[in-house]
Amino acid sequence: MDEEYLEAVLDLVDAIPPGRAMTYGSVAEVVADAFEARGGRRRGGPRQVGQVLARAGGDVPWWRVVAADGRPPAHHAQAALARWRAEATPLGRDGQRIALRSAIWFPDDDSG
DNA sequence: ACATTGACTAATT
DNA sequence: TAATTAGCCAATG
Repeated sequence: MDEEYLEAVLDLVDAIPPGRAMTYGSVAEVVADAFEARGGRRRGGPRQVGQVLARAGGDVPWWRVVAADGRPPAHHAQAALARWRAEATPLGRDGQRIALRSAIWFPDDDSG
């Protein structure tokens, strides 16, 4: 993984507003799309996004990136829950996963 | 080149 | 909602 890719992912994750979230797949798609638009080949995928966040440590709001079903990474479920509660992120009925219907965010989404 | 693994996703049952 | 299956991209040995 090049630094270009790392930076692209981290920049995007950094741009997610508090109380909102993106899925791994969405992040991967936006980043890959950007690389393609720049004339390069599409790079990365959902798992690569996970790898990047894992390496990034606490330097990014990783709790705003969740799986497609709204669950946090299993290893940091408790920490993620705490963050969500602190940011008033809309949660599902069981309070264990994000309510993507209302919390999902995309670049240029100014609603919020 | 092949197999394994990983903070994944979509379709099927 | 949960379990299975197949697909995906990149790193590692």
